[in-house]
Amino acid sequence: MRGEDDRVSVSPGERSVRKRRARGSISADEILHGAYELASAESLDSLSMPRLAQRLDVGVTSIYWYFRSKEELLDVMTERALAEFDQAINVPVDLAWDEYLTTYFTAYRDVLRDNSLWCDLIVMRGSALSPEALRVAKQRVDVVVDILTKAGFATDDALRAHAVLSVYARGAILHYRQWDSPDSPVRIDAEFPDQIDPFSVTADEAFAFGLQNAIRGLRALLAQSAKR
Amino acid sequence: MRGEDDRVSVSPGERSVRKRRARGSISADEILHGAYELASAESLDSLSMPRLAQRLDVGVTSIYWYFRSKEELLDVMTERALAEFDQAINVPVDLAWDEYLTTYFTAYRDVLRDNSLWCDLIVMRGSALSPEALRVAKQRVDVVVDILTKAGFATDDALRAHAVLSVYARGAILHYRQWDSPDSPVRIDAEFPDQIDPFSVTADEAFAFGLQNAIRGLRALLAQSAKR
DNA sequence: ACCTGAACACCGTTCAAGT
DNA sequence: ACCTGAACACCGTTCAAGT
Repeated sequence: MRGEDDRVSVSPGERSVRKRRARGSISADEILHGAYELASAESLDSLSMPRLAQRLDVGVTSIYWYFRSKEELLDVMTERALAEFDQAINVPVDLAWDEYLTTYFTAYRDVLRDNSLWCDLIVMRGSALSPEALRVAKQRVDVVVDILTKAGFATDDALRAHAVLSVYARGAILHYRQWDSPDSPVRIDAEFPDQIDPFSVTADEAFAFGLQNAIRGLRALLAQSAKR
Repeated sequence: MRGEDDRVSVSPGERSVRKRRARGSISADEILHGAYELASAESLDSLSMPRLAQRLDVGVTSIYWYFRSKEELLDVMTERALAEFDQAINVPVDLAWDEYLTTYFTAYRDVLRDNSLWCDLIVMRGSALSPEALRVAKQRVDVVVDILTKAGFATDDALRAHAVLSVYARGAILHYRQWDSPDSPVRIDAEFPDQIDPFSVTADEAFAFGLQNAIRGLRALLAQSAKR
């Protein structure tokens, strides 16, 4: 329990004696940066307006000059997370379509599984995206769709394939959070030897199986439509 | 904004004059029932210990005699939700394996999509399951696995197929919550006519496509292993 | 225009009582 | 054994000031 000392506590001698800050001494960027750092170092759950203000050495209410609400602050944090996430996944575009999908969505899952802040902001939270963030998201989709259509898929099928695989990847992340994460609250200890343990499938195995299965399905779809 | 009046407000004349309740007048069941009703009528978010106590006409702290924490209360609520959810899905077992999977997982998604309390408790929240709840869950899986193995799948593949489809369904629900729900916070208004709109795929279409695609993949897998 | 403390209406939880 | 109010340590947000 050491290290839990960063509460709001003020040592008895020096009573909260922060000087009033100058007029231009805070900025939206600075607040965003501080919030992101705090959530990064601890967790999104532990990001609160008072804790953030304390960290920035600012009055709590000052934050509200730059962000109408915590919600709005989180929205902007999500934009940053999305941009960083976007950069974290880079897949060579010269792969065959099935290899591309495998690489892309495996990275998609791994990255979000291993960065809990990105996961909290992007996967768990539905936030209002700015036109700019929307543009980036659409561009990503376009790359995948492009590769699939060039491989012979109809545009609609390519779009749906992307939607399906990203939904699947996010589902896998959600599942991981709840069952397979090292700090998951869920513990399974009961044993019923006469029944098959449906949780014996580890997350990695299961994810890879599902991804390959979906790609097998797409391959069959491609073969079907090629025949006609 | 009418109907927002069920705050903790007490009319000025009659100051909170609740009589002290008798010794055996509360029970864990009663609390669970009240909590479930409150969350059902409003939302899980709006379930708080003070609001629940008020509804049950009980001192807030009395709840803590029966439940160590709100977390524990939510765990028990989840058990109830799981049991009800289990009953809400009944699929005839005499279907062909692919029809069975389609029916089962479509129902799985529809039911959780349309009951936000079940969704909050079962999908969004990772909770510690009792041995009993675990038994029920495993039994469900067993039925699916049984049908698949009888159709010729290896036990491991059957297990993985189940895991994959339930992960996919939960991913679809998560996606629905964030993008397609009528009361979703996310609004897309920006238009880029030169790009394909990756969100034009409605949730229902996309889900059905993914489900059928996965089944197509499984069919191909079955054909492969039958050859050997 | 920007920064602030006090105040408000909430939380979940503990603790020392009451009966 | 069971029920309780007061109290604690937090939240997010508003408002009427200060500079």
